[in-house]
Amino acid sequence: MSEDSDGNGARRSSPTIYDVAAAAGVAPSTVSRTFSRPGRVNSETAERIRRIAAEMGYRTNPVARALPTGRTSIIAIIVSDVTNPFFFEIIRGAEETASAAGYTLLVADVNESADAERKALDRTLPLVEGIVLATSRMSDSSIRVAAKQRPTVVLNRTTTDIPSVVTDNARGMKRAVHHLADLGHTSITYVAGPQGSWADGVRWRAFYDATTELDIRGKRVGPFAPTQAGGLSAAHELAKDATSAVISYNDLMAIGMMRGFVRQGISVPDDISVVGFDNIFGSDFCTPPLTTVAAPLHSLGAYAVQTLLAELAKTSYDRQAAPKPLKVVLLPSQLVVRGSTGPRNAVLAKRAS
Amino acid sequence: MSEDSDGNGARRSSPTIYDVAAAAGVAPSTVSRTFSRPGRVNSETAERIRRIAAEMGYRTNPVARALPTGRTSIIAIIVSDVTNPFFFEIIRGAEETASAAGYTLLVADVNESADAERKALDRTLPLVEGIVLATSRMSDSSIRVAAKQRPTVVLNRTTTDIPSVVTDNARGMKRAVHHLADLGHTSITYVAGPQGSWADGVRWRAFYDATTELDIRGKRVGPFAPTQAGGLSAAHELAKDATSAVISYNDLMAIGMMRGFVRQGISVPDDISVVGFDNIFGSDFCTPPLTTVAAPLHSLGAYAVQTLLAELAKTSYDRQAAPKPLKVVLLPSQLVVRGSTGPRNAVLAKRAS
DNA sequence: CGCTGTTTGGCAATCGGTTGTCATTCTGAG
DNA sequence: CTCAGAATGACAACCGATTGCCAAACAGCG
Repeated sequence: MSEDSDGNGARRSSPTIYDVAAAAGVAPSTVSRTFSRPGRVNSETAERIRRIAAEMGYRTNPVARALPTGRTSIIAIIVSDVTNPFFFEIIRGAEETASAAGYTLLVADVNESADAERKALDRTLPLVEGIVLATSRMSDSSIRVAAKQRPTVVLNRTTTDIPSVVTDNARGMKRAVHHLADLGHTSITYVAGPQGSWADGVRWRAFYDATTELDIRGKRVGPFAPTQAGGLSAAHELAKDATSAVISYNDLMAIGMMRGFVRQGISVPDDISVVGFDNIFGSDFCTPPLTTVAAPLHSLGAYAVQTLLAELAKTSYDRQAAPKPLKVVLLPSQLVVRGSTGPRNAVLAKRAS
Repeated sequence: MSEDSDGNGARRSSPTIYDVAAAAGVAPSTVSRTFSRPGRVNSETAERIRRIAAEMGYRTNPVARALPTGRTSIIAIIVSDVTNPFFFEIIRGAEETASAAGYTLLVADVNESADAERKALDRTLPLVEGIVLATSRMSDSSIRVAAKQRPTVVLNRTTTDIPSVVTDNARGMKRAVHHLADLGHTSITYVAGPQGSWADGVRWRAFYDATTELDIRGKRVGPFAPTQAGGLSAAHELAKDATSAVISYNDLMAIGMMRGFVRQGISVPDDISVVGFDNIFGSDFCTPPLTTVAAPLHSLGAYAVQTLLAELAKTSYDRQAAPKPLKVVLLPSQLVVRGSTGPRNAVLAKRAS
């Protein structure tokens, strides 16, 4: 008579507000308001309802809540390649921030394909409240189409009128060039990443500015795929080149490049210095350990979600009142010096001149 | 007059079956059936409805569908640590399989905490159709509680009455031991991973069996954390030890261990051979490249989802008719020989005896 | 021509919350 | 004692699809 001798029904599914309402002798709407609109219900009544609900193990059904309100409590992060270690900490940071705010994070992998990305958006957009596009491979216009449907934040990229979170690539690049200059290098090559990459553009420009400013010979090769394989190809191309230092688009390429150099009998850093970007997992235990411009990966993910949450809050309370301050969050990068960079080798220097 | 001069309403949200029904001059139910129950609607009518729906840009609202049916088309995979490269390919494999079946994959990271895992389950269970627990940190009973609510598949672990997908650790370990034996090693140490780990138990047992069978001295040290830091500690402990070969619980530890050895002036593989488990990202470019028992990571994820999908299909069509064949999918592992293993060093061998 | 059987489409209930509106009760001031 | 106004809870209409049931239409058969 007391607890679970309910007899017939209610075997499978969990209790609803109707069950709780019946048990508490109130209307379902009151139960609903107890949870969703605190203060609207008399505190004694609310207390009683909460107690009974807890006893029955009531949990509000997210799907049922989402239907009338649109609040699914899910946000999505779309990454171009989950197997790229670049994203690990980003995802972790995003997840933590989302969880803390009561949101569930949906990670979608699109395997470097703009087409898959569009499909993933199609599938996830209707069920999320907002999205983070991490290193999107889509065009600005495609992004804007998505942003029209749900609040959107882009990561590692800037797109007009869409909030974004990026690393301070320019300053990082500048530091890297200075570091190499301090080591005596007078000729540096930038190994470019994928053509469409926003980050590649920024990095190259910063590289150009820094080298001209310091009166260093700055060259560019590429583009190459942003993978170890791409780095390997770059190593071949660079072998015939007279440069004593390279800065590569990212760590993955740098690692591949160093492996390529080893095969060709070129020693890092004695014959050539290598600098990467991002400080991904593995850049500390490759050989030699990689000097790299560290991106604040964890923060990148965290800020992206935070920005999105702010956007969501704004949207819900007055749609187009705010004049869109076009937020671009710029996070600092940091040069991590390890074993892959060293003073300019005299022998090679002679060959270079 | 033709396309979007609709005048007043319908600014914000997308069209519903009601809109389509009105435009086509049929009942909403007919529109619904057109999509969800092909054949139930006259093919001409269906064709017309489909055309009109396409013109209007109608897309069925997944939330609305989920409410009455419970079919959210989402499955979750819960991983103990997204930053562990072990999971990259697993997630990719899972995602691909899920997508192909029209499901969206929800990746939840629980940061190695059983508590966070329970919270993540709490949050995700009500909105997914099924879950994959990849390397769960929870107790069997907690897992069973979850499995009672939604179809569940466990990865890298076996739990009574719950379908599971695991690697053939035993055979892999046997191969590793034989490999070392062939190189002349007569004493091998197993560096254990976390105590609660199912895989650790299986690997240790297989190690024990293989060494006794080959009449090799098999020892065990640990447990250690399954990270690079754990491996580093292990290296210290092993330095005083007279062993010419170690097999570590996983690659991450093996990499950490090798770094520890280097610091102590112990050369790999000249002084000591190292074998890891899993073949994660980075095991090919650490120094020396790691010999490891490769787990079929991609397949692991793919099969887990496939098993789950099979379970879902079963559930929907006759709940408890099938007598539960208790499926355990066992995937083969493979020994990848690289530079971290070599013939037994005579000097060290003398010291060992 | 009448009867049965099969398509096919419509009606309406339902999933489980949310929320606008209204009625009731209670409080306190005049 | 009366009445305005606030506090509180109930009613009912949604959100958008699914689906059991029924009725109309139509075909086929004797």
